[in-house]
This record gives sequence, C-alpha cells and structure tokens, in this order.
Amino acid sequence: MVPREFSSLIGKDLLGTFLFAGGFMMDERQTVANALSKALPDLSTEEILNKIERPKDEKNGDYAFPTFFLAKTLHKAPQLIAKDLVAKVDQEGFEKVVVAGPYINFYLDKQAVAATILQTILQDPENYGGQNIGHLANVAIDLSSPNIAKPMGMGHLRSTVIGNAIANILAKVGFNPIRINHLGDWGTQFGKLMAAYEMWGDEEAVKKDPINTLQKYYVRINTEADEHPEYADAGRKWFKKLEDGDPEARRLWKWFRAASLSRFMKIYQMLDIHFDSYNGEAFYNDKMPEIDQLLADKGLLQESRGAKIVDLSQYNLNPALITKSDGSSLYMTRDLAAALFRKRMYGFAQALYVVGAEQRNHFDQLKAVLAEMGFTWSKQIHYIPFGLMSLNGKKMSTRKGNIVQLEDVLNDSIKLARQQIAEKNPTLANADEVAKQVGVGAVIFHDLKNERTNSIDFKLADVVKFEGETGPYVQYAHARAESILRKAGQPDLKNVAIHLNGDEAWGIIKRLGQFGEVIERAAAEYDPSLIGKYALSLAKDFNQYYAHNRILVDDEGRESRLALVQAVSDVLKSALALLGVKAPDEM
RNA sequence: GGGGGGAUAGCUCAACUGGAUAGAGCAUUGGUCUUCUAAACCAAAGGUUGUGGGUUCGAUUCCCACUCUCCUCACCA
Repeated sequence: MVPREFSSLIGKDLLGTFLFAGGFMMDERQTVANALSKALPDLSTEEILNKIERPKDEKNGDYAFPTFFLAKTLHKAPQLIAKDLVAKVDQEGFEKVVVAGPYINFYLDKQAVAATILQTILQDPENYGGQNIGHLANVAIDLSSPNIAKPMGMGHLRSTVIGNAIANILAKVGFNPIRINHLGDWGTQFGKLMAAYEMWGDEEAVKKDPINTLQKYYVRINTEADEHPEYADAGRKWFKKLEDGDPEARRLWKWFRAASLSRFMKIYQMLDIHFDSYNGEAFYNDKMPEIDQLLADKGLLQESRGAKIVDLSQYNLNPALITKSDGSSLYMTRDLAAALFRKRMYGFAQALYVVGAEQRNHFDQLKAVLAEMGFTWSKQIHYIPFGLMSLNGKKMSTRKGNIVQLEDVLNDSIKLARQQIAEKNPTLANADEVAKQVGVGAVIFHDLKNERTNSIDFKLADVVKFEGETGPYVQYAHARAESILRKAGQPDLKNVAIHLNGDEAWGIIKRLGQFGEVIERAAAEYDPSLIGKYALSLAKDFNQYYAHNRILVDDEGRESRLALVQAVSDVLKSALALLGVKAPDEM
C-alpha cells in the first residue's frame, strides 16, 4: 500500500517505488491489522491499517483501533462495538488486547519485540533503518549555491545543510544523490562588481582579503547607484562584455571566482560537506543558445518591450523573461539550460532545488516553461523551499551590510564548545577536534531541527546553545552511551540473548523500532527535521533511562542492558550522520 | 490589488496528517552529583490553538469569511 500522504508529495514517477518495505513497527502494525481483520471480515486490511493509530499516552498501549466510524453502519454505540470486537480478536502474540471505551488497545509482547529490534540493530548497525526503494536512481540536488565575491551568510547555511541532509537521507533509502553547487558566478551583479573594480579597485587589497574587499566594492556601487544611474549601465555593459568573451572581463571573472571559491572551501571543510559538481551559472553560458533555439522552434518566444518572453498565462503565472532587451541572458535562461544539461548528464529520476522560499515563483515558471517545451520530466523537478533567515526581523542583504557571516558563527560556536570542554572535561584528549564537532554540530542541528519552511530570525544565543533540544544534547547522550561501553570493555553483543525486565527500556525499544519509518517519511517529504526530532526523542529516552537505571551492575540483565546501550549509540550516531552532524565518543 | 506561506504557553517550536487529558525546550521557581560524563535528571507553574461561522460522533488539523504578518508580482539571483 502507498500511504495517502506520499502520493501527493512525491512525483508520480516515483510513486511505485515508495512502498513500505518493512521496519519492525510496520510489521507490528500489520500484525495488529491481521488480528483485527478476522473480527472485521467486511473491511479490507488496508482500511483497517489506515485506522490503526499509535496512542499518545503509553498507558493506552502500543497500537489502538478506534471504533467510532463503525457506529453508523453497525447501528451501535462505539463502546459496545469495541467490547464485542475484542472478543473476536486473535490475541495470539500480544501481551494483551483490551477495551478502553470506544478504543481497542493493543499491547505488544515486549520481550519478543525488544529481542528482535536489538538483535537486528546489533547485527548490522550501519544499515539499520535503511532500505532500497531508490534502486540507485540518480537524484540531482541543487544546493548551497553561494554567490561569488560575497561572503557566505547564514542564509546559505540553510540551503547547504538542508540539501546535504536530504542527500544523505535519500542515499539511505537507496537513491544516488548528486550534490550540485550551482555557484552564482554570472549575471549582471557580476558585471556591477567589475565596474566597481574598474573605478575603485586595488589589486593588492583584493589579493589580501578577496571576499571582504570585493564585497566592499559591491556594496559601494549598489548604494551609490541611486545617485549615479550610470553605474548600473556600467554593470550591464561589463556583464555583456563578459558574455561576449572580452579578455579583461574573463581575467577578472576567473580571478574573483577562484579567490571566492577557495574561501568557500574552508567553510565546506568545516561542515564536512562535499559536492559532486561546482558547475555554476557561468558553466551554462554556452548552453543557452540551444534553449533559445528550442523555444523558438516551438514557437514559444514572444517579443515584449524589447525582451523575449514565454507567455505562461495559462499556468496563471507571469511571463518568463528569457532574454533581456540588450540581448544578454537571465537567471531563467541559465536554469533552463542547467535543467536540460542535468537531465542529459545524469538521467535523473528526480531533480531537487533547495532554494529559499522567496524564489517559489521562479521555480513555478521554470517547471512551466520546461513543460511547454515538451519535456515530460519537468514533473520530476521538485522545488524544496525553506524559510527566510532574517536579522532583527529584517531580510538579510549583502548590499545593505545586514548580514551575519557563517564563518564567524561557526568559529564562535567552536570557541564556546572548547570552553565548555575545558570546564567539564578538562582531561579530554583531542579537545580541539571534539570542540569543532560539537560547535559545528550545534549550528547545523539548530538549522535542521525545525520544519524546513519556518522562517528564522537569527539569534546567536539560540544557535550556539548547547542545552535542551540541541545538537550537543544528542551528541552528549551518544557520548554517555559510548562511555559505558568503553568501561564495559567494548563487549561483542551481536549474539546475546535479550532479557529486559521492567518497562523502563520499552520506550527506547519502541523508538529504536521507528527509525526506518521516520527515515522513509523524511525521504518522501524531503524533511530532515523529522530526523532531528527523532534523534532528540531517542536521546531523551536514553537520558531518562540512564538517570534511573544502573547499567554496569553484575546481574543477569547486564548483557541485555549493554545491548540496549550499544543499539542506542549506533542509532543516535546514524541519525546524526544523516543530518551531517558528527557523534564524538567523548565530549 | 493578484499569487503563495504563516499565526498554538512569556519566547522558540511539536502534535503520528480528523481521535483519548494539545506536548517539548528555553526562561521562572524548587529538588537531585562520595556510585556508568549534571552539556543530564525530577517536579511546580504556564493554554478560549488570531477572530467569527460551518462540516463531523469528534477540529490545532478540513471548508468559508475576516484580522494581523512574511514572501512575491518581467529586464537581480
């Protein structure tokens, strides 16, 4: 069966591949459905499955079946239906099945479920929660995409870490992600920068500190352009020269690009994020004439106010501007060329664009134009917007200098992590490396824990917080687990018989069992925050268990508890890895 | 004005896609380290889910209207 929500969220092309392929809790849900279907012969298993829910409150069991919807057809009160029904339900394999008002509550066999889940994790921790529904199909992901000659701000962090996490998640369910850094190394803004350099440029200063110096020029020409309209013209002229292959323009372009990129690489190194392609906008410069030709052949191009446009009124969209009145290209033109190139190059099953929500209109247009061109694969393109990052309630803007540099935030966070280690764990061996993992992890996690489309007002104190619902909280739970395993001598737990008594561990067991479902949903909805929330919940479950149970005591439950600890450690590490966050063994 | 998001505890956010008493973190108040890392745990307090209608056995969730707010509406990306 394909859950309803998935069908609306993924392209129809993939619908067939997104099937539930297992995971223990899904099997348990199926078991519940089977038990019910004997008592409800008139309903299909699928109908029953859709009604089964997980109670919020643990005291109501592990699964529940509400009977309200049967009241009409059976002409009976729900409470009565539940009472009659439970007598007919096959209770084999459950701890108990009981009536609670209009609900039938199912309690799983804790011993058996715990043994299955823990053993599965310990046998193959790397692959736990993963599956192969992607069949290694390529997924092109457009992410990060900073602009050359501008510092990378917190806004770009979002695209970078969200895109990277989605890539990781898709890989986990069997797709082959291709990370493409579509550098902003082209366009009129670039012409403006060259015009500014021509007027005020100091070669030595640029060489010394390329990004900040170039940014100064860029800000200056933009602020002064109001009084000097000729600056904007100069910028357009320089861009035209660049597009026409003027040697000086090319020289400047190469120089600015290389200098900026080397600076960006420093940040990507800190984040430990790697790309399969750095083909930016410039790369598509020689691929645009084909787009122009294809559009002309289809009779889609129209003249309007001296520019060439594609009319999209039948899509209820504004016209897409393809060529400016001075003959130079636009963002749209390049994105069309890029889409076609990526389809040919990678034969993608999906192409994702992790770009801010303010560009929704652009991507609607892009898909519409591709559809008009007759490319049926335009349906495989998924725009993945994320909420705006503002500063003091206002939109961040390089031109207005209203920006927070990512590098500064990362460094602040690492510094703070280093201080905390000095206080709390002064004998830690590789303190600098761990500080980096914790500091960077906090920043990444902060950006990923909430729903993608929420807008965020930047507050440093929130980003570098290490307590409560944060990356370091999850890392800490993992480090505690590892610490116990270290003290126990890293025992081999692959084949231990599991005997966990008491209900203390049951919450953890259930959570561990849900990992696969959560990954699957995160993949279908392109939503890393589901993984973040899951990691927090599991870390919290474990911290509670840790506070109330001694693990390293010599009794018959010791090995089982250690197996539990090992499984928690493995899954926490795995969940963090999906988000691009490191899990140090000590901190 | 057109199009698209959003509004839930003082703050930042959840809520299994229509179910049982709307939950966490931060902040506040109090408690827990001679025992596996206190970046932790336990407890108290905190709510007319923006407003008004509607559908339903049942609505934070779906529909309509309104208020407020953010983004966006051709030669930027």
